[in-house]
This record gives sequence, C-alpha cells and structure tokens, in this order.
Amino acid sequence: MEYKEAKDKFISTWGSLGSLWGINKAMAQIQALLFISTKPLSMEDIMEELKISRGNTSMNLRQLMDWGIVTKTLVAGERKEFFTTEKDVQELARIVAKERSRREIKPVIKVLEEVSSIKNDGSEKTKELIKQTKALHELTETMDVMINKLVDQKQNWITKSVLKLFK
Amino acid sequence: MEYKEAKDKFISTWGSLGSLWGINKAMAQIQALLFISTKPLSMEDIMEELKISRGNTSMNLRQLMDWGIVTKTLVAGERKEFFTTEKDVQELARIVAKERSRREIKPVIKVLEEVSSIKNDGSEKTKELIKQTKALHELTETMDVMINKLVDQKQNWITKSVLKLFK
DNA sequence: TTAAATTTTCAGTAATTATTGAAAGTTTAA
DNA sequence: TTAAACTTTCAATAATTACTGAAAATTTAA
Repeated sequence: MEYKEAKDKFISTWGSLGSLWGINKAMAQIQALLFISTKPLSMEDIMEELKISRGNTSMNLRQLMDWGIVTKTLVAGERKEFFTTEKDVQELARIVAKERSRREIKPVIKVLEEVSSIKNDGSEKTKELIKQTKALHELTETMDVMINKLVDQKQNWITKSVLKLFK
Repeated sequence: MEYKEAKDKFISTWGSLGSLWGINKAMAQIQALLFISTKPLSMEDIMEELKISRGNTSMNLRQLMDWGIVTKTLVAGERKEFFTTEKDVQELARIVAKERSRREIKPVIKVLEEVSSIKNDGSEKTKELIKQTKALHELTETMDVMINKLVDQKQNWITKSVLKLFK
C-alpha cells in the first residue's frame, strides 16, 4: 500500500467511525486530515483534499474548535487562517472524553435522578420504574466518574496504571 | 412528577441517548419500555405504548435480539410472542460493551494496523502518517482491551475494583 | 478609508436514515 | 388439512441530517 492509498483509507475509516461516536463524517475527516498533516492547513487545502464545499469546511472547523480539538494558527506572511489539530493521541482522548461526558452523559444523569426520585405510590410499576432507573443512574454516574478520573491522569494513564490491573 | 410523566420522560431520554451510542431511537425506546415493565410485553403492547407501526416494532425487536439484549418469552395460554429485556444493568453494560467492541472498534483497529504498516519511503509525510496511525492504533487497542477486560469481571467490577483505584 | 481577500451564514437541495402499511409468509389450533 | 392469528418483509414515503454555493459579513493591506 502506497502513501496516497493509506492516507485515503485512514481518512475515510476515521470519517465513518466519527458518525458512530457522535460527530459527523466531514468533521471526523477534517480532524483525520489535520492529524496526519506535517503542517497547518488552510481552508482551501482542506476543501480541495476532501472535496467538500467552503461552507461545510467552515462549519465543521468551527465545531472542531468548539470541541477544543482544532486550533487556528498563524503562518508567517500568510493572510488566511491555518488550522492544526491536537497531535497527542492521549490528550485527544482526554478532550473527547471530557466533552462527551459534559454533552451527553451529564444530561442523562440529571433525568435519571429526576425520574428515580418520584414519589413511591406503592404500586408494582412505580416500584419497578424507581428501582430500574436508580440502577441505571448509579451505573451511569459511576462510568462518568471513571471516565473523568481516567482522563485526569495525565501521564501514560492507560499503559501504565490501568492495564496491569486487568492482567 | 407522577408515574406516567416519569415513564415518558425516561423512555424519550433513553431514546434520544440511543442515537448517540449507535442504535436508533425506536430500538432504544423499546428497550427502555421493556426495562421498566413489570411483565413481558407483546408486539401489540409495544406498538400501542410507543405509537409505532407493526413493521417498525418487528424490525427493531429483531435488532435488539441480535444484540442479545432482548429475548422472546412464552406466556402460558397465549399464542403471540412476548418480549423481555435483560434487567440487570451490569449485564446490560457488558453486552453492549462487547457488541460495540466487536462491531466498531475491531474493524477500526484492523485498518489502523494496515495503514500504520505501510512501507516507510523516508518522506516527511509518510513518517507522520505512520507515526500518528501507530499512536492511534496503540490507544484504540488498549482501550478495547480495557473494555473487554472490564466487562469480563462479572461481580461488581465497577464499584469494587475500579473506583478505588482513582480515589 | 476602501477594496480585495477571506470567512461565515443560511436558504435551498441532496443524501441518508427511519417509518409505515399492506402483502407475503409462518405458525398453530382444531 | 385449513383458516385464523400472528410475524416478517419491503417498496413507498416521511423525517432527519448533511452539504452546497452564493450573498453577507468581517478582516486586513495599503
């Protein structure tokens, strides 16, 4: 496999994976492109490389910046803006985990809390609703705590401390 | 908040969350409904409760069974089929984690392996592609191993052994 | 200032994904 | 057997989501 083929394969695979972890294809592909680029890319570069429109590029870059994954960089002597992505995979994982916790898990926890604390009128179905949503609440919260603690361990958290636990 | 409101809130929240972790709304809502039901439900019950068509119900129940989350159960004296979902949240989490690993993570790992092992022609961009996809490969594989090990710990894996690690 | 370069916004459209409903298929009781 | 009860399939359609392209807005060089 040559460079071009490998690159395209990486970008398209990462792109379709993106839609699974909650971001759209273009957003994931832009990130992938920046991730393997040796230098900052302009909007033109990205549009051309991925064959997507200016508007699409602009909107998705904005979202990536909202996530904190991509940043604008100045290139000496150039008027237009250039973009780079976080290059360290572990830092990337930390950012994604934090954002997903904030955007998705926290709101669900809130609803589960509300639902599981309704008044128990003694009926079978109310008891079951309370019991099951409580269990779900506990699980979700524990996972959320785990994720956040995990990603707070800056140095080699995965390879060092966690893996050996489950040898 | 009364039972009906709490139930609806739970089902709709779980439904919209579903689309985030890779299954569609109807599928997630059916699972949610079964999860808080005190008895097995028939297709009619589900259709009526969620106001969805027979076809939709049938297809999504099938998918839930493919995932191993929902099972058919016989109800004495009844001709039609009834359905139940796994009621234990931890078992549920294990099933979901395993399935996601198999369906999503494993294929990505395969591509990352391929891409990161292309011939190094010595150019900057090839070196960067190899370096970055290798890092991603390592991270993804480690996370996958973690998830699978985690969910193999049957008893109280989360609350007992993991949480205290990150106190 | 101003006008060229660049980016953003957004209405319209395209592409994708989910849902319906009815016909075809299957199962079961008698 | 057969016919009623029930389930599945799938073409048609609806709903949702993504993308385009051009006009409006912003930035910068002179």
